[in-house]
Amino acid sequence: MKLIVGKGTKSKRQTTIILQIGKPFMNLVQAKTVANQVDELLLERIRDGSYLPGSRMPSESELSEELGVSRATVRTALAKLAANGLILRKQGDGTYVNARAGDASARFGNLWDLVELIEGNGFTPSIQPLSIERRPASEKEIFALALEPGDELISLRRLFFADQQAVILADNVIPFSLLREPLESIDGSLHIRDIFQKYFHQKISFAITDIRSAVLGVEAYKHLGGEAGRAILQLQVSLFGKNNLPLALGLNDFDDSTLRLSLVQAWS
Amino acid sequence: MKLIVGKGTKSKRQTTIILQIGKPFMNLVQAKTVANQVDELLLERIRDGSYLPGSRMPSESELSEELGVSRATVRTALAKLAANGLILRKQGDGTYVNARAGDASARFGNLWDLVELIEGNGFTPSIQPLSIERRPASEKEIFALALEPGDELISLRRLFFADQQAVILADNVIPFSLLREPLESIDGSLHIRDIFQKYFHQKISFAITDIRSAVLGVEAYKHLGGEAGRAILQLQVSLFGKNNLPLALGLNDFDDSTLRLSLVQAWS
DNA sequence: CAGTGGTCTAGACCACCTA
DNA sequence: AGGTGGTCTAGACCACTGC
Repeated sequence: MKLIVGKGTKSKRQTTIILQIGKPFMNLVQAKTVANQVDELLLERIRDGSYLPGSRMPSESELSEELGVSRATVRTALAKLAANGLILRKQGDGTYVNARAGDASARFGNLWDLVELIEGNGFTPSIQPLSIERRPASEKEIFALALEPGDELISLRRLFFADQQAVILADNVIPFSLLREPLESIDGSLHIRDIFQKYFHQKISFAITDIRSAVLGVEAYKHLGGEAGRAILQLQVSLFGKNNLPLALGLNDFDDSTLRLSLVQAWS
Repeated sequence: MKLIVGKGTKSKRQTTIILQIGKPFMNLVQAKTVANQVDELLLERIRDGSYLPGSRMPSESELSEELGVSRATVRTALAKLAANGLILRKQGDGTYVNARAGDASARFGNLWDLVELIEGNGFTPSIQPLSIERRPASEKEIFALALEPGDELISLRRLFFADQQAVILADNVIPFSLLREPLESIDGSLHIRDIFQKYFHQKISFAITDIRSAVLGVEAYKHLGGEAGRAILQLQVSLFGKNNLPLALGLNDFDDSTLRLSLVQAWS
């Protein structure tokens, strides 16, 4: 791909960007905003070495002119990169490529996304459904999900693999009353987001994740193997829909001897 | 404080906000941007119940008009609140107060800030310095801090309290060569950010935090007490300065039986 | 269909850093 | 002193939601 980065010529808009900002048909393809396109372009330039690690990137004004978008749009894209720790911005100085960008495995705002977590560690993720069962809710679950005594749950147990290694044992419980499709039709290998969309007709609005330490239990040991009785991480997730309605609980036993949970954070 | 929220009258700018946006003397006080002032005002209204949990907040245009700032500025403030999970925004609908806001103990981008973590759990934090010593770097530390064999470190050990309960045992190691003030003058009860500023003349640029599980060791048990041999969280922090220079390592033994590490995350 | 949040623009002034 | 990122404005059009 040829990019015109020089400053002299007036020939802008030569990059692959800005080709589909036309307002119609935006929802056909993956609805890319201009800022997102800029973000992806810059990400690609960082990854392929056009912008070297530790080096200073072009200024906001330069990028704005080169790409033919407003500076505000450039800033939106840069803000996203900075939030993920990929670049460092210094007022009065410039924007630098963070040489440690690859050291983190997780991005903020994606702690619940186990697939991305595994990818961030450099493995190929896959999901193996273990069981889907219907059972009464425990007292704790009744409280956490705002249910009535006697209400039932769907318990979806799954095993996440990093390459061929089992790394996360996940148990999601969802009120049975929310189910909108036959229980048997559920495809347990889907992303939890898609499961909620397809079978529950619900959109997840936000999540609260508790990170705890625990000792590997008997059940988890069967699937995760390794040294018995060792310490593991437990990600306790609560998923909520609109109006703060509790949708589901997730209990994820996380083998942190294989998988790292690490985050880059810009200093405020 | 009297706030004019009504829509009929043209009397805006009645709130305490927008009183110090005058451009000079901004650096004397805590340099508050207009967006930050809006952010704080909205936060206060959420906290004091002016905006009830779960209810819909005024629209961006209404806030913009009421406060006499541009919609973009309002959006900046709202974005910050949304990032911290305090509000939920729905296109075509409105902005809602997240009733679960208080459920999280940590804010994104502040995982390294142990003081804030303790505050987020509803305790009063305090720091007790244990020891400051100078010693040779281990092989691992030489690698992680980009040192030469034989280089020395400063090891700063501290104990963090939540009210009267010891909850975090922290060990920070910093290359001795970075020290710019007498070793004896270091005040170990300061925030790590201030320690770097005062005694090392360095500004921390970003941090990478690894979250791991571990078994409570003998040394940590002495300080944290509780059940021996139980699982704890370990926050392994690497601090970096400008130019990706490694500044320090932190090893924080985190008693998650007292302190919760929980995060709110908006669904993307 | 009216109103909401989401996106984008063009221009301005500022604080800050480095030379 | 010149350039950088940080902030703010006023206006515009869009996609989406709920009535």
